[in-house]
Amino acid sequence: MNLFADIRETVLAALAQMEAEGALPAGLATAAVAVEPPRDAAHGDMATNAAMVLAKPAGMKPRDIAEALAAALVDDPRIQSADVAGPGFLNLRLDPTVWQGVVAKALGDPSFGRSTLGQGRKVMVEYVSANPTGPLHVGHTRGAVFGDALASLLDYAGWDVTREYYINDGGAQVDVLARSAFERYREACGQAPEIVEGLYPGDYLVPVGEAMKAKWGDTLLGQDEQVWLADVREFATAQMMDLIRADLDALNVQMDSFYSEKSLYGTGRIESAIEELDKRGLIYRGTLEPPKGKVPEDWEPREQVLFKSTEHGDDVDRPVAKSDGSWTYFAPDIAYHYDKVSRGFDALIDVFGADHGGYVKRMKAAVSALSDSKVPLDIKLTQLVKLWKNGEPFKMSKRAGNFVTLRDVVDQVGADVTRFHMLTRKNDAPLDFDFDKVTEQSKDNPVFYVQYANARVHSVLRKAADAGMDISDTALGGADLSLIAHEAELTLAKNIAQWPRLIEIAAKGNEPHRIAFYLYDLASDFHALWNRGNDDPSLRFLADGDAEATKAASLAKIALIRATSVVISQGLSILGVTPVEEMR
RNA sequence: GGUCCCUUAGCUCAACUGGAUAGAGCAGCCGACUUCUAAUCGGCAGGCUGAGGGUUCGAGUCCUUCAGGGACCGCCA
Repeated sequence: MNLFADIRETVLAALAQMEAEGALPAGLATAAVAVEPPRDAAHGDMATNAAMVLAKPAGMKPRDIAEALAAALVDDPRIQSADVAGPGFLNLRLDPTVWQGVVAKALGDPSFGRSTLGQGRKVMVEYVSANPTGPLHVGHTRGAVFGDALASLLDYAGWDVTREYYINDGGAQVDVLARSAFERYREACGQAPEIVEGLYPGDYLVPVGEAMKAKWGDTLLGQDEQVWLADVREFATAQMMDLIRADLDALNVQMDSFYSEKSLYGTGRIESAIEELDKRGLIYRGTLEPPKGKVPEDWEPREQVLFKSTEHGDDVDRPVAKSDGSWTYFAPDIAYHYDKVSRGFDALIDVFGADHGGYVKRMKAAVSALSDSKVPLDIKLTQLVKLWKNGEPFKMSKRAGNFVTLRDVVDQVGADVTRFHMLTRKNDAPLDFDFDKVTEQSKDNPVFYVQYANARVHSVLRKAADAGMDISDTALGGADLSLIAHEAELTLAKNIAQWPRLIEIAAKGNEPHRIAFYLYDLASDFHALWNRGNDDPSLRFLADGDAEATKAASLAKIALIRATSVVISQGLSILGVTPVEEMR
């Protein structure tokens, strides 16, 4: 369905024909032959590097190959011209009927843009996975938006996607949560809370304390920690997960499943994952060297159980058990990823915050070892979000318990704006989030700019309907698209033709931000065409007059902009943004 | 000290994974509203892609050295 892939097939067929005729040596490797849009549109619609790639192995001059290939390609009715240029590029210009056909396809084929790239293979995207110790903050928000859009993108590209949240409910931090909640419980019971250094001070635990009082009355007061810790931990963790689920809901993020770290303990699953590594000779007892340069003051050599991650690309071996014999956080992570592999996923993706960059190599090493290098793990890091308000940086202090939450952001600017804006930077670049600018209704704001393009299309559709035109899908499907012939109109159609290709590029690189950039570009082409109608009445989408020819022209133009709207809607939906039909 | 990420126009960022003369948007200057929403558009100007070396037909992109910024670096997750 990707037009560029289609033409590439045509190029390869022509090359095969040339080989058969002896114009080229047989058996050339064609993997590097590409058909791409040229950087400069003046060069044509598509360009192929075939001649340059093949020149050396064929022992021929690139221009000679290119000219022979050009002669073969112009026989194809879709190819209007093929010109050799530069060092041996072959520039192709396609017949307008090709672009008109794209418009028809975008209107009539519900799977336009969808790709079969994934071939139904199973991929898991693990994202957010924030500790269940408090509400989600802006950093989590970026990971949530990125992971969610990536999952939708992969789904659109033909993967069988599972979205999962890993709940870190097994470590020491949930004990801290329990103790913090207990102080709020004492507070609810009329005692003065003692929120000492190291406990979570946030107000969000106040309702948890009250709920505890409702559940237990004052029976826990004065009791030893051993008595209540496990129960309170479970209760508070569940409360926090309710909070987090509600936060995700507010952002329109829907997980397929939540996976509990705690569920791995006491079941032998951590042990068996480590056992798997041991079977491969990757577990040993040893002592690590101290980190160089930086000398921790309390450092002393201790023997630990280590994973020989260096065998799978890591820089140093990593401990899976502490010197006292208990597991490190890494051990359940290994077990969890072993579980992912066991569940039959063909590919894994983890979305982490940039502060977890240090775990990338060891996690990849673990998955590589446990899947015998069969299951690729891609780890995407999302960089920091810098908040701005009134032109000044908005400071966050997690320590003091006042940090900007996901809820703060969504309540102020809305889920759609938040999501789109979070995707206007690639994941590994820092992102500025300015509360004033993201809600601005002007072309300076990409969210608005794209939404406005879609709204303008629907404005025309409403006007056309008011004028008595039939603009149903069937009517538009019957439009005479050969009337879309002006260069400015074809530019828009050509950009629509990029959509299926863009999906594949974005999906291959796990880069949903490309969709946001593309939509901005498509909206720009649309706005440009709209304004051309001011100077040139023949380019107005909805022309005055009752003549049959006038009506037919309008119908064709409306088909074009309707197709634009279809692509914008699909793109926004992948990003998780609602396409609006009116700006009011 | 080590590992990873980053450095592109005055500013914020792209560049389709190695392609042709490196592109947008802000900011600056000039221009377009009896209109399907000017909430928009057109034009001008702006560059030694942090610095050096290498790989090849061809490098912002790959390898290497260096400089600057950020994240992380056993017994927290």
